[in-house]
Order: sequence, then structure tokens, then C-alpha cells
Amino acid sequence: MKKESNITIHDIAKALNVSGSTVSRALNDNSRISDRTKKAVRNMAKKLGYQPNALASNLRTSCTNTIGVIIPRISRYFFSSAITGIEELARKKGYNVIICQSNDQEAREADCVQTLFASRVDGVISSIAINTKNYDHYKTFTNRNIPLVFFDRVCEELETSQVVVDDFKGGFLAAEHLISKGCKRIAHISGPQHLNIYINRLQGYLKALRKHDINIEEDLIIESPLTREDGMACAKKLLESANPPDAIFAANDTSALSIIIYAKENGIRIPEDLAIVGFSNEPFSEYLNPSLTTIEQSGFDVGTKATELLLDIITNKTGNHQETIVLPVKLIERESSNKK
Amino acid sequence: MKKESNITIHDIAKALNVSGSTVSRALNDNSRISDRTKKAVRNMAKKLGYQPNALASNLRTSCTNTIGVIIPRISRYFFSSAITGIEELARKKGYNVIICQSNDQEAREADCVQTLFASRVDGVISSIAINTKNYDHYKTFTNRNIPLVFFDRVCEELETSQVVVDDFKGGFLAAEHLISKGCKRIAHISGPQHLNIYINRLQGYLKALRKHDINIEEDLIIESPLTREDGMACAKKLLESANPPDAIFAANDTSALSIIIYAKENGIRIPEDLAIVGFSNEPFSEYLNPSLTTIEQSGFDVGTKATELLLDIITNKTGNHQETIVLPVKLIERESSNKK
DNA sequence: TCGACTTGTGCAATCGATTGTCCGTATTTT
DNA sequence: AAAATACGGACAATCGATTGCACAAGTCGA
Repeated sequence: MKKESNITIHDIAKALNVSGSTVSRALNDNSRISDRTKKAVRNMAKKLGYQPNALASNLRTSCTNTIGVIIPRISRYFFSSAITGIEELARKKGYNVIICQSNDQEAREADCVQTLFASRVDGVISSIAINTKNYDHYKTFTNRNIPLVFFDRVCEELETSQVVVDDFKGGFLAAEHLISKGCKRIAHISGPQHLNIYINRLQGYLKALRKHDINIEEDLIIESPLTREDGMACAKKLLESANPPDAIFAANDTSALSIIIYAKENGIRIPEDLAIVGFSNEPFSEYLNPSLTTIEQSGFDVGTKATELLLDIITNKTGNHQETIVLPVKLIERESSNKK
Repeated sequence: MKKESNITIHDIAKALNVSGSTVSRALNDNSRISDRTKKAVRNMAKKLGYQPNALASNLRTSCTNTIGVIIPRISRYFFSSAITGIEELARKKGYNVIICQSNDQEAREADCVQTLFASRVDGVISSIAINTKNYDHYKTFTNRNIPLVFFDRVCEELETSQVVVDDFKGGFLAAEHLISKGCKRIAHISGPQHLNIYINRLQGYLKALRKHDINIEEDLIIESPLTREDGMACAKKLLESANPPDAIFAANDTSALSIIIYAKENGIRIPEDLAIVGFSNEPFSEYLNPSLTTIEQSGFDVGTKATELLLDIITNKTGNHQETIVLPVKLIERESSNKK
């Protein structure tokens, strides 16, 4: 096995009989170095198989060309798409990406913050853990002017830029769609009300009902953690009631799935007896039986946009960076709401 | 806005009137420092809000406590689960994780290698891009004795440890299951034959046929890139032939999905006319109609095991590190193969 | 011919933490 | 009581790349 010891700029310098500083400048294309020398240095670097040591450079320049990402869980499609968007753009701009998962736990999230800070990332993109109530750990960044951008699950308390999808409109579209299909009693399974996204989806739903003069019934609106299990419980509660709804708008596809399963088990026809709309367009939603009408949101776009914002702040530190970008959503009509 | 400038061990040292080395040793719990001093240092560190600068430490110790991961694409469930496994264990052991995506392209993969090397990761876990034919870029690691472990899509050419699932057995189980259901003409849609996993699934399939004295027909075995589109093409080719198969074992769930769709569009009953088995147990497979019988493989376990191997090599550099770990697979019976 | 620039490089300090070596006290051994 | 050992801590070099400043050689105009 061939072993190359790590070679440094000084090895190149020695081989060329110049100084380390000259090599450094040549490699960084500094204007003070002659073209002849630059060419010689680059050739020698290639010949020796030189690989820069980012650590040393980072330490000196205190800029790591790395951005940190904190997300609840990588295995959810929306988030992995977002990461793909982040990575794509970041890499194109010469940045590395370090990813940390909070597993939707506040304590883990605080750990992630420490880790990223210790690595001296140049900026951070984050989506908040579902049970985070206290945002102090993020001050590690804000106190030190380390750029921070939130996406999807954002935090109003910290004054940062953020990228969200138009949850309000999504909720509105979902409800109005059901109304247009002739549904009269439309229930809504909403998510934790300390998260902006679920508040907005609910508000959009309410607006659609009001617009069409539909009476808003408190009993038809349930707050849920939106898991598979709790989705079943909600379905049961809604559909076993004396006066069940003829449609349900669920704040995510997972709970919509639970409803479909419950309905099938109980002989409730979809969409004839019960129309259903979800939110997110998960990879499975298209293949459910019946296929699920849902609101599409592009994780990729959200990730890309968040990175754009962040890199802009990093590059251009001045100015007021509290922009909020709202990306569009789209209704995807499928069988679960396809009434005549 | 409060701004804390970054404080270093020297600030602590000054505040306590001791030397930087003492602070460093105290924080690292070095035995040469008295308990009294350690306590004082820790208190002062907390009081000043000291956050270690990993860059400096890494540069000095040339050990970053970071492991790099190269995967084809994060948005595939198997890989994101693997990452979850990797991250979980790595973090527990005090390591950070840097993730790079190759997007299944050899050139991008080579980029990832450079990036991770420049970051001086302590070790690397990788799953090879689908079109990688030349493995030279990995020598950046092997030549320098940087521990490298492959998982899932492995490379025999480089002598490293690896973690795979029992693809052979998976192929065998899938085929034997179809045989047990009374299928006589079982087709196989296989993947690119330069990848170990698809070779093994095919071999397992062949073994099952031989074991049960079923004639192997070349025409029933197709090599495919296993995409949605190509799955349709394969379905068409197989099912429009003069003598179509009565079962198909697809090397992934995506192409199995295509077959289901094709069959439904063409009035072919599943499983009566055509039984189907996929591979991977994707999140959607359970919800297909009919639900898809498939082979389950745990990305999480693979990731965890690979990390275990890697950390062992990092910690314990001696010894011959060319272990191959094979993790079990499991047949999940669902409707798509449920013939009487 | 002489100062005033311009060009191309070298020197040495620096980033922050770690660590081999050395040194003054305090404690123990003989 | 002198010598040996242990203990707690300080000094300074180091990791590799960057960069402000100094400086020598060359160019140019007056």
C-alpha cells in the first residue's frame, strides 16, 4: 500500500525554493504573484499531490465555508428534499454542509447548536423541533452575529430571515376545494398550535369556510400531534359522532392516511361518504387507495431559497436581514375528493 | 443585541491568573491538574460562556472527531434511514457527521471525496454511486490510511470493511415465496450488474429456482436501471410476450410499483394472474393497491453497523480491517403475492 | 544620476488549543 | 537531615495556512 504523508505548502515551497507565503498566495491567485511563479507552484502542487488542509485555513481566516443545518428528522421526505436543495446550492457556491438531526427534541436541538457552533460554521439553516418551546439556545448564534435562517417551522421570537410555504393559502385551497365538491360539514385535523405552519393552515381553512358562509363548528376542529396513531383516534372521534362530517382536511398526509384506513375498515366510502384532503404530498400519497388529494409543497425549493438567503447574509453582512419568503403551494386533486 | 466576542482558553487563563496550558488540561480532565483548579477553571469557563474552538483543537491534534458519509441520494428512504443510524451512534460516541451526496454520479462522488479529505475527517462511510466504474478517487483515503467502510453498494476492488444486507437470501426468499404460491414462470427484473447487490439478488433467485427444479428461462430475466419509467418498459416487454410470466420478482419496489400500475391499466389481475414481489419495503409499499409483498432491509441497522465498524477501526488502528458484515433480511407478505 | 514607484517575494506573527519538557514546592524515604 | 519522589503548574513549540509589513530589484521621469 502506497502511503502519502500529508504534504503542505511548505513542501511545495521547499521543492521550488520559494517561501511558504508565496505558495499560499500563488494558490489563492493573489495578484502580487507573477504568472510564472503561479504556474510553477500549481504544477508542483499537482505533482506532489497537495491537498489543502481546510482546518488550518479555517483557523486563520475564521471562516469555514461551511453551513450548518438543523432539522427534525432526515427521513421525512420534505426535509430530505430540503437538504438536497440546500446541499445543491451550497456546494455550487463552494460551501460544505453539516447536517444535524434534532429528532424533534428540544434538548437534542440544543446539542446540535453547540456542535455547529464548535465547528464554527459560517451560518445556520434550521427548522424547529416540534416540542421546542424555549429558543434560548439559538442565541448562541444570534448573539455572535452568526447568520441564521429558519425554514418551514420558524420562530417569530428570534428576528431572523425565514422561508415558509404558503400554509395559509394551502389551508384555504384545501377547504375551498372540498366546498366546491359540495361538502357541507368539513372537519379539520390540525397540528400543534405553537407551530406557525399549523396555525396558518387552520386559518386558511377558516377563511374558506367564512368566504362561503359555512358555519364554523368547534367540534369539527381537532388539534393532534398528527401521528399515524393519533390520526386513527381523530378519525374515530369524528366519524363515530352523532353528526359526522362529510369531509376532512387533515394538516398532514400521515393523518389523512389514518383516516383512509379507518374509513375503509368501517365501510365508509371515500369520497362519496367522506372526502379527504391532506397536506404535503408525501411520496406515498399518490399510491394510496383511493389516492390522496393533497397540497404539494416543495422541500427542494424551500431548501434552495433558504440557502440563497443565508449565503446572501453571509456574503453581505450589512443590512436588515429579517426577510420572510413565502413559497407557493399547489392543490393536487386525486381520488379521495373526487365527487361529482 | 448582546454581542459576545469569542472567548478562548487564554481569557479563562487570564481571569484565573493561570496559564493557558493549565486551562486546557483542566478542561480535558488531565490528571496533572488538581481538583481545586479544575473546578475553578470549569466555573470560570461557564461564567464566561466559553465555547471551545474545534478548529484549533483539530489542527493541533489532527483528529477532527468527524466522520464523513458519501451516499447516492439522501431522499431515498433506505439511505436517509442509514444516515439516521450513522448519526445516532456517531453522536453518542462524540463524533460529528458530514454528509455528501453523489447524486449517483461518479464525478460528484470524486468531489465528495475531496471535500471530506480537505475537512480531514477521521473516517468515511460510503455507498457507491450507481454509475461509478473507477474507484481511484477512494485511494485518497486508502493511501493515507484513513479508515473507510462501504455499505450496501460496496466495492470489492478496494480492500475495506463493508456492511451489506443479505441480498442473496432476499432474492432466494422472494423467489421461493412465489414458488410456494404455486407460480411456475417467475420473471426477474434485475439491476445494473456491476453492483453487488443486484448480482446477489439475482443469484438468490436462481438458486431458489434450481432448488425447486424450475427451468431457468433467459427471457424472463431482464437487466434494468430500475426506474419508474424503465419499470413500465420491462412490464410491457414481459407481459405482452407470447408466453408471459405468472409472477415477477423485481429487484426494487419502484419497478414493482411500475408493474402494478401497468397490470392494473391492462386488466391483469394481481395476484391471480400475476404475483409480484419487490425489494426494500419502501414507505409506500404498504399502501399500494394491492399492497406489495417485499423484502425488508433496515437502513438504520446497516448505518449503525457500518459506524460501529468504522469507529472500531478509528479507535484501534491496528489489525486487518476487511470484515464483511451481512445483515438479515425479511420477507413481508402482502396482497400482491397472496394467492391461495 | 537620483529619488519615486511598481513588482515580486520573504519574514514573522497569528488563529486557538495541545503537549513535551522543565521547575519550584511539598511529601516521603532511608 | 539529606536525598528521592510526587505534585501542580508554567513555558514554549507546534499544527498549516494566511497576511501585514518590509525589502530588493527593476522601471521611469525629471
